[in-house]
Amino acid sequence: MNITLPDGSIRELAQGSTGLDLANDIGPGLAKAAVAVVVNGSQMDLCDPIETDSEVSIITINSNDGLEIMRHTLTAQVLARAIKNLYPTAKLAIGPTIEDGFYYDFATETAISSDDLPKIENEMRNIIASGDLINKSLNTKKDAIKAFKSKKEEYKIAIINESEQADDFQIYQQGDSDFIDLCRGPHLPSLEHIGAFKLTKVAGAYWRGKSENEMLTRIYGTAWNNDKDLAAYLNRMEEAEKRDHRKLGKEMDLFHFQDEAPGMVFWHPNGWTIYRELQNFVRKRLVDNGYVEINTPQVIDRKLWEASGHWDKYRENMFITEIDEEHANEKRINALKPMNCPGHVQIYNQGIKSYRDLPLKFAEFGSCHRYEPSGTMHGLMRVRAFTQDDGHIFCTEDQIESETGLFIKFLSSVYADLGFKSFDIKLSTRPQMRVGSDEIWDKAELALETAIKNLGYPYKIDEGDGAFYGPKLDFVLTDAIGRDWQCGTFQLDFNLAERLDAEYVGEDGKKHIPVMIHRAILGSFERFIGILIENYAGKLPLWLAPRQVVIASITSDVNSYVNEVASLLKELNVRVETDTRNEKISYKVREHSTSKVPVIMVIGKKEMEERTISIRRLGSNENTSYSLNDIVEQIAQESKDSSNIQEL
RNA sequence: GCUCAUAUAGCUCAGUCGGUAGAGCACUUGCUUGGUAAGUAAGAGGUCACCGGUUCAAGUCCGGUUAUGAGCUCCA
Repeated sequence: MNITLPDGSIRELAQGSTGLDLANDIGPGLAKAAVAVVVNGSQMDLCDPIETDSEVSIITINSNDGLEIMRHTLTAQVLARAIKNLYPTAKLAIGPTIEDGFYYDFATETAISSDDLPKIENEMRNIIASGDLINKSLNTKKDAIKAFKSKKEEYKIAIINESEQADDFQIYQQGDSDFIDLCRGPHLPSLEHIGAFKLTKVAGAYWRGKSENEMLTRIYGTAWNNDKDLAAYLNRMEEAEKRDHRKLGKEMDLFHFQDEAPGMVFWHPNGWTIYRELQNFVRKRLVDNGYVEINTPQVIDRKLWEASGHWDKYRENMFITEIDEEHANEKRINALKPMNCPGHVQIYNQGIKSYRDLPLKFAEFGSCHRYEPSGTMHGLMRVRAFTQDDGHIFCTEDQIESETGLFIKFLSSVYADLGFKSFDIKLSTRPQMRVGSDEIWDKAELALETAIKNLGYPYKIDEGDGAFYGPKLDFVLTDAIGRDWQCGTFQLDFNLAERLDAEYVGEDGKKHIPVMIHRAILGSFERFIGILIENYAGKLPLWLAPRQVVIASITSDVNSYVNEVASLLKELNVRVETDTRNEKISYKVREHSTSKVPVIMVIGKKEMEERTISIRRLGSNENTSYSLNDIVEQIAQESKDSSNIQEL
C-alpha cells in the first residue's frame, strides 16, 4: 500500500504496517520522537495497523499535538493509575486535556484535599520512572463492560453503555500493571515521553457536568515538555495573580465589599472617579452615535415583568420588594429591575411612533439587580448590583443590517480607545428555553447572520447560546495577557415589542411591530472596570487614573511653589494632589509609584528657582525637567485625552 | 445552588499540645529638611466573622450561620 507523507512523497509499506513501522522506515530519530500518527485526518496510536493507501503524518513529542497527547496520557494513564494505587476504591470518571493542562474526575470514599497533591505527584513520578510501555486492546462492548465490572468502575460502564459503538472499545494498560482505562486515545507509546508537570488544584465537579448529578473530585494539573516551559507557565500564572483586580482594588483604594451587601460594590473616591470618567466617555460616544439618554425606575410592579416574560423565566433571580400597607386590598409586589428593556418600551409607547421616527435609539446607564447564585460572585466581575451601558434600538426589519454595521463600528472605536485593539464576534442561536415561534426565530437568526455576512466580519457560531427572546452577536475582547472577555452584545428581539404592545405606523398607514435590538458595549461598568484594572495591571491611562498627578516636595522650603503648581493644574481640571509631608523624596516616590499614580512631579529648590518641574512617569525611572508654563498646559491636555492610549 | 477550603490589628500574615493574642507594613507623636522605590525612635491599635456546644478553661475542639476563595452549575 502507498503512504503519502505531508511533503507529498510516497512510501510503499506492507499492508497492516503501523505508524511506528512508517517512522522507522523514514529514520530512527523520527521513530524515537514519534508519539502518534494522523491517518487521513484522524489521530491514531503508533501501534494501530494501517490497512489501505492513506495520507499519514507523524506526530512527534515536540509538536503541539504531541504535547496534547502527552497531557492526555499523563492524566488518563498516570494520574488515574496513581489515584487507584493510593485510593484503591476510587472510581474513575473522565480525564480530558484542557488549555495548558488536564484534569481527572473521580469519586473517592475519603475526601482528597490540596494537601494530598504532593503525595499523588510522587506516586505519579514513581509510575513514570517505570518507563512502562503502553499497550492497547480492542474489545467488544460485552468484554469491555466485563473488564470494568470486575474493577467496579461504574462510570466507565455507564460511558460504554451509552456509547453508540458496537465494539472496538479501546482499553489501555501499562507494562504489567493491572491498571486499565477506557480511552479513545491516542496515547504515548510509553511513559518515557512524559515531560514536566505539576498538579495545581483540587475541586468539585458534577458528573457529566449536570448540577443534578453527584459531585466528583476533580484534580487539575499542568504539563509541559520540559522544566523551562513549566516554570514559564507557573510564572505567567503568578503574573496574572498580581493583576487580580480584587488585590489591586484594595491596594489602590478603589472599592470594597462587605457581608451586609454581598455582590454589591462600595465604591471609594478613587474607584468612583474611574467609574465617572468611563461613564462620561461612553455618554459622549452614545450622543455622537445618535442615541438619546433616558432613565427608568428601579422598582417596578410585577405586572410589567409578567408581561415581558421575565417573571416566568427569571423570578428566582429577581430581588422582590413587598410593601405592607395596612389598608391595601391586595399586597403589591414589585421587583428591582433586572433589566432595562421593559422600561424602555414604556417610554417608546408614549405617543404614536411613525416609521419616520425609526431607528429610535434609547440609551440608559441602567442600574440593575440580579440575585446571582452565591457561588458565582467574583469581585467586580460578577456582582448582584451593576450598571449597564444599556441601549435599545427600535427599528424596522429593513434597518437591521445597517444598524448592525453602525453598532460594530461604534463598538470597535470604543474598544480601541480603551486600549483593546481586536475582538472576536460570536453569533449565538436559539436556546432550549425560549419564547416566540420557530418562524420568528428563523427570521431573526437569518437577519442577523445575513447582516454580519454582508459586512464581511469573521464570526463563529455558538449553537443554542442565544437569549430567550432572540439570537445575538457577542463581542469578545482579548486583554494584555491574552485572556478573553465577553463584553459587547447585540441582541435581536422579535418578541418583547409585541408582548408589550410597541407599534409604529408604517408608510402604508398600518400598524407594525418594531424590531427591538438590545445592545451594550462595555456590558457592566463594574465588570469592565475590573477588566481595565487587570488589563493595565492597575496602571490606568492618564484620563482614567483617579489621581493623575502628585506633586512631591523635597524640602518644606518649596511648599509655596508646590501649591502654586497644584492650583494651576486644578484650574485646568487635572486631578492633582500635593505631598509636602516631612518625608524623604525616595519615600514619596515609592509610595506614589506603588499606588499607581501616573505622573509624579518632584519639586526642590532647583525647580523653584528655575520655575521648572521634574517629572517622573509611572513605569519609568527617568526624570525629565520641564518649564512650568509648557508642562502645565501639556499635562492638562493629556489628562483629558481618551483617544490614542499610549502604549504601555 | 453544589464540593472543598478559609475567616486573628487598616493591610499581609504568625499563633505549637486548649491555659486571656504577636510580627512586618500602615497609623499617631518626637527627632530628622532630604534630589527620585522604604531615615529613625517611641506610642496607639484586637468581643480572634457571628450564634451555640464541649471543657475548670476555647483564637485553638465540635455543630450551625454568614461571607470570601478555588472549581462545578448558572448568567435575561
